[in-house]
Amino acid sequence: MAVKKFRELDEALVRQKEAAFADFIQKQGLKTTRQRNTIISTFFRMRGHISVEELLNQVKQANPRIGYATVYRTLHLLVDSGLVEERRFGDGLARYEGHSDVEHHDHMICLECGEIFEFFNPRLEALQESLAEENDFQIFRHRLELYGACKDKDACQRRKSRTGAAAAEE
Amino acid sequence: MAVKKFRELDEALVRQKEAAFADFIQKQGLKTTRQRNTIISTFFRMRGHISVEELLNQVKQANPRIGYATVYRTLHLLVDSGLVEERRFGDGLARYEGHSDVEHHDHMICLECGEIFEFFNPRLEALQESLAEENDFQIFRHRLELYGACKDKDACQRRKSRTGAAAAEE
DNA sequence: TGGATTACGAAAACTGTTTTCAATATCGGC
DNA sequence: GCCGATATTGAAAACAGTTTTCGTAATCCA
Ligand SMILES: [Mn+2]
Ligand SMILES: [Mn+2]
Ligand SMILES: [Zn+2]
Ligand SMILES: [Zn+2]
Repeated sequence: MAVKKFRELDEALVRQKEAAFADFIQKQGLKTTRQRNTIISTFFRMRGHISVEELLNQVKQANPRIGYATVYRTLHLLVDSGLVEERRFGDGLARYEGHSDVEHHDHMICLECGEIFEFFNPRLEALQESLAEENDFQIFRHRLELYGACKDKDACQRRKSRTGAAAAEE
Repeated sequence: MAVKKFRELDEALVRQKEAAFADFIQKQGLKTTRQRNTIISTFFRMRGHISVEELLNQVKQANPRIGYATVYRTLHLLVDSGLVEERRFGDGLARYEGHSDVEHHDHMICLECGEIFEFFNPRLEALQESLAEENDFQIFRHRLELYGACKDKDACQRRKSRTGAAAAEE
């Protein structure tokens, strides 16, 4: 199957990432703090494409005193460390995901229910590469997003009336 | 050639678009105004992927009293009319382009010099479609952006030192 | 454990965009 | 052409998401 909605939560993998982040912090001469630990542990245990607000809400359950600034700052560190990627699907807010198994993947976004599907196709990747080469362009990274309607759930494909999530994202 | 940097400016085409916009305005029961006319005439005569600020600067040369609000509002109308598309290349600002000859196209963005190249590849489009179909996903629209270095100009591929445009976009 | 250094959190600042509101322009009907 | 209901304008305020500031507090190495 090319698409899967969410990767499963692997506790060992989470620990491995926490360790990798600790490593990064040390190598950068930064300090280990209670707040950062709380934030990254929380983050790596959440699934999906997580907004700052979503993360903060979750973080506050462990430590209500942690504020936006620290969450933003820690997310930047996570991105810098290479453990997390920032995404923007056009609804105005940054979303973050710790890419686990799949190094790179692209997204299908259902405009009706808001669901996000991930996929990866080598031919698609290769084709981009060859197109770039044709034009002497060297790709560092790319983003491919398919917006539309998934067939899942409550018949997203039937209500194309621009209501719900579709209207919300404008 | 699959890539071209800018389409040429065709005066007849510009007039045609102005007329199409006038049509849209009338059909929506809106009013023709001096400001809107100035803005769209200016816009359609500019090339590239135009930011609001760029457009306003140009517009002010024709009428310095026109402000941001009207430019924003008019751009929304242009998008609603279908004559213009909004783009976001990750530098935080919306850019607009009146797609002329090529109905749909994708972009390569040079992170060194900031240049934007347009391309269209039927195989790429078809592959996306077939991938979507495989997963019962119905594509309404998509965006594909290749970020990297172009071989043009002053050796963009040589300075990968994360300076210049590359550093600016973070 | 002292103390230079880094991090925190609340609030202010910022950026790009949208909305408000009082003043002005448009346009169909007279 | 003029009226007047309705739409539009522009300056400024509001907004949303994010970043920065700054005084206080935590970290961690010598
Ligand atoms: Mn993803
Ligand atoms: Mn374009
Ligand atoms: Zn890809
Ligand atoms: Zn395409």
